Amino acid sequence: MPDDDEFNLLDFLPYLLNQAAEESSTAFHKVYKDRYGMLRTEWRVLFHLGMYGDLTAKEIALRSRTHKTKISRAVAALEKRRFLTRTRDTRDKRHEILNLTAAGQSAYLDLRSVAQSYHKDLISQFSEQDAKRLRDMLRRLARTD
Amino acid sequence: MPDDDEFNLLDFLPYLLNQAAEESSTAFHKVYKDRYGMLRTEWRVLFHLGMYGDLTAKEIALRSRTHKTKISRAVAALEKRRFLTRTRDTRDKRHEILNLTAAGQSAYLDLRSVAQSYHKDLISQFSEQDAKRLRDMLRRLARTD
DNA sequence: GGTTGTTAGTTACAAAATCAACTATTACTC
DNA sequence: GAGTAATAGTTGATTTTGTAACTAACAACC
Repeated sequence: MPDDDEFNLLDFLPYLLNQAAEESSTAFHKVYKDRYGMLRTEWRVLFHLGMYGDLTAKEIALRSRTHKTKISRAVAALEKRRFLTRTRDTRDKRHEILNLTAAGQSAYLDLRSVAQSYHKDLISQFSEQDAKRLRDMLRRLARTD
Repeated sequence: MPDDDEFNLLDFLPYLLNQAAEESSTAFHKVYKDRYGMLRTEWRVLFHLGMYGDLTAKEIALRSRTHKTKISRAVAALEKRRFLTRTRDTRDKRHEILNLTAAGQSAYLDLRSVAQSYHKDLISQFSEQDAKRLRDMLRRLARTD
């Protein structure tokens, strides 16, 4: 937005980010929905467990900046599909440690490779340097550093 | 994602974009919700009308890449709050031309200035050149060129 | 050791988004 | 000009999300 008076919606960063996010997510969304009947929070939980190993719901909520009720429902759905199991922590019975089952692990690996190929497709339109710049700027905006 | 085997969720572009979008939208969301009781699609409709003048619902749906039912409900809500009026096109009675009322115009101007200031805050953490690069890359990803 | 506070997670109810079917109007085609 | 297709927009049923209140377990304090 170079000029004060000339506001352009298409330059407004939150709008632009939302449009880009939506556009870039659609294709992947279709895959995990069609292939595994998953919702957005469900694949996120799956990926967090697949990437970082066994975690509690709380830890996933923190890492993904997602509200605990969303996580709670996603965990219930994944459990129902036998993609994960819960184990109560004997030391502190409030905590449930979540583990991917073999089926969950295999869904994760499958979707991870899909994600990787979508990512490559998206990023290939930029130079390596620009891709790095983009990633760094988005991380700052997402405050996930 | 430099290495094939080392997938990192925090580098996955659609995820990163979603996180950045959510993070950067929260504060503005609160403003239009608290001040005018608007939803996301409602401010988008308001902004499209404010920026581009009188449009039909269809045109807004196209420009904002939003489903027509969402637009339909947003228009109904804005009409109820007397932020816009509809005029049936006499040439083609299927079209309704939407116009902001004075109240709608004033809400638009108010929110626009809020948006501008949020935008400036967000963008100020980057150099002018990086900001331009970011905008251009996001536009390409959003395919809004 | 009982009261108070905090934390992990769930549930219930209301609000919102999605999807498909619908009406009304115009365009196309024979 | 009758029949079919296409377009603008709405509505209703279902799913998903958001908000707040809830249970259960633990911690801290006196």
